[in-house]
Amino acid sequence: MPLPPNEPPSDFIRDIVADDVRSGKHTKIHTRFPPEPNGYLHIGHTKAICLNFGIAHEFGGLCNVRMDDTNPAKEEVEYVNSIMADVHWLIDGWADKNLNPKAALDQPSTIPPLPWTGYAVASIDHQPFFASNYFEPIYQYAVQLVRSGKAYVCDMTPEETDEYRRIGRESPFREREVAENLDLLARMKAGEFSDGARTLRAKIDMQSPNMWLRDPVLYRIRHATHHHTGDAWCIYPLYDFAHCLSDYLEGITHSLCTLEFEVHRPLYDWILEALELPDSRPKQIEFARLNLTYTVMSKRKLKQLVDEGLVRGWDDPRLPTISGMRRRGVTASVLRAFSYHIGITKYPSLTEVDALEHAIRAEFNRSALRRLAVLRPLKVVITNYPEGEMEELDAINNPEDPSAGSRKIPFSRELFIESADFMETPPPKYFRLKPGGEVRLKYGYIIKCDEVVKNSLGEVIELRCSADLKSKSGGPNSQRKVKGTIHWVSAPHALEAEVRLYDRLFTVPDPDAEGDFKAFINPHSLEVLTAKCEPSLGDAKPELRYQFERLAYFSLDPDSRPNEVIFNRTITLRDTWAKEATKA
RNA sequence: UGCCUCGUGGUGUAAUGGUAGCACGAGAGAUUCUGGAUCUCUUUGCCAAGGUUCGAGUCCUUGCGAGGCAGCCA
Repeated sequence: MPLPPNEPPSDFIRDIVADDVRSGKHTKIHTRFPPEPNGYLHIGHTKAICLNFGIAHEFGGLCNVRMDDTNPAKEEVEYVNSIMADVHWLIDGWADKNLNPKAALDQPSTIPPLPWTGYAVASIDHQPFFASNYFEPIYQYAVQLVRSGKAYVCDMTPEETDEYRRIGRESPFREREVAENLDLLARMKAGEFSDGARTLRAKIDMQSPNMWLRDPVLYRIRHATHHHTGDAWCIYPLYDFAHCLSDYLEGITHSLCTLEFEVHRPLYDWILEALELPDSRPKQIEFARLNLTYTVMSKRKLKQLVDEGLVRGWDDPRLPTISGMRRRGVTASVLRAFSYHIGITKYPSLTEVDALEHAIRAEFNRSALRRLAVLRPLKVVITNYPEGEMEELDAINNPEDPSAGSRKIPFSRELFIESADFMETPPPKYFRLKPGGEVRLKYGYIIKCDEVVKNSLGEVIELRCSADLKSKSGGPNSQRKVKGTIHWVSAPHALEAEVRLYDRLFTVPDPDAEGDFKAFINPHSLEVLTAKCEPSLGDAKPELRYQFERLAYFSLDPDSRPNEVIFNRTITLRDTWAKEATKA
């Protein structure tokens, strides 16, 4: 895959931004990433993060992370912390210079380090902004709208409000006097009324073909404790009112959001216009959210999987959450490269997960250290190799990167090979080990299978082989060709490790399109094995990626302990033999 | 139903009125001490019909299809 781009990406949004710079409309570009802290970030958010921080980065501007926290019922501090950890992890070393440091003024950091990476995000420079920090100015703007006759307090029930908007009928409270509206709004704020008893509504146009212009609700009453403002407020602005004003207050120039907010844009513009704000106003631009095959992306569904125990938590490596993918071993640079390659459009597409998998393999092929490990061991005895003898063979750490050097791996009379690398009656074109057949042990000798040992059930439990002792890699006869080369581990030296093999969480490409997405959960999405590994894997580092040769890429799981190594399989190697075997 | 938006190979995208490219996937071959990687090559596309123009994927009209919105969620 194309390496991460030297040249910046190009898309319709960047075109607009570039035009605004060229025309002199803006001298400083300012974007924002505004998650609601009601769940963990997922790979769809990485698209938005890379877009917003990417633009700030390319145009020498800033990007604010802002918690869009106007609904106290759904939001929690845990989510604020996870979001910030994920954002930092994703942009660190790439666009972290564009993270707006002014947010430090908000309050001291309470964000804990990430246990699974040791990565701390406690710097005071790394505070998020909060929409809830603007509750006071937003309220003042509401008062201003009331004063100018552009908003009113409405006493209708939620059901009535819905019905009236649907049929385009005006509220009986629409023509309330300014003074009364002011009084009522103040009393709403003071807590005199119960939840839902009254709302503040914009006075726009009940006949508008755009529903969001039919006197939308600006404030609702909620006697609830807010994760950030506590009990300071009992009225909360809705998204439409809070978002455009938060953008304005932060000096955002380009407010990028997903397609479903398209119909809200006239309201976004109406509010800023109605307030006759003095400074330049932000522009909302919509783009299509990311959809990926074989997974689900909605926070609601992810939360359901977590809450119902169908996965092990928000950071389960099978989930498309940022924390899940990180735990699985996917790196931030892979996610950024992927975001770059999927592009930005207004077409609601469904991206094949192959594109993500390709991005992972492309990076890991370049960077991962090669190691030998056997997932499903079959014992092999080299009958002509002396008992008790051991030698160390040279093994290359990464053929794609000579600077990665080499290491020694022990060889002895008793080995393990992958059980799939032996077949008693193989199909055509199978060039691994078979009775009477030869194969090379990677970095070692060419061996020949002389005898197959079975148990009482007729299962193969051991192979007795003879080695061509002159055929050792680098030795006199090392040029001799055999069709197959397989990986192996010396039995007495093998390190046992738990390996967690992950597969797609769903069995269908578009679980969202089916009725009940949970009916399509892949029952084999997790398989746990005990692998036999070369000894050097005892020193595996959490920040490194490993290719178990001929198998897959792995990384250390945070559950690992000094003498208890656990590996997560991030992604298998491409396997064209599997395809071939399926054909037969 | 109303309103908004979007339709380029199987998938994701490029083109800014001037030769429809790229990537992923798929297929074939070469090479290989990883059936990986690498290198060749191949395949498949402008939703449809009109119009404007010397020239239309691009502009206009109509039709068709898809997605979004119609919470006191964001």
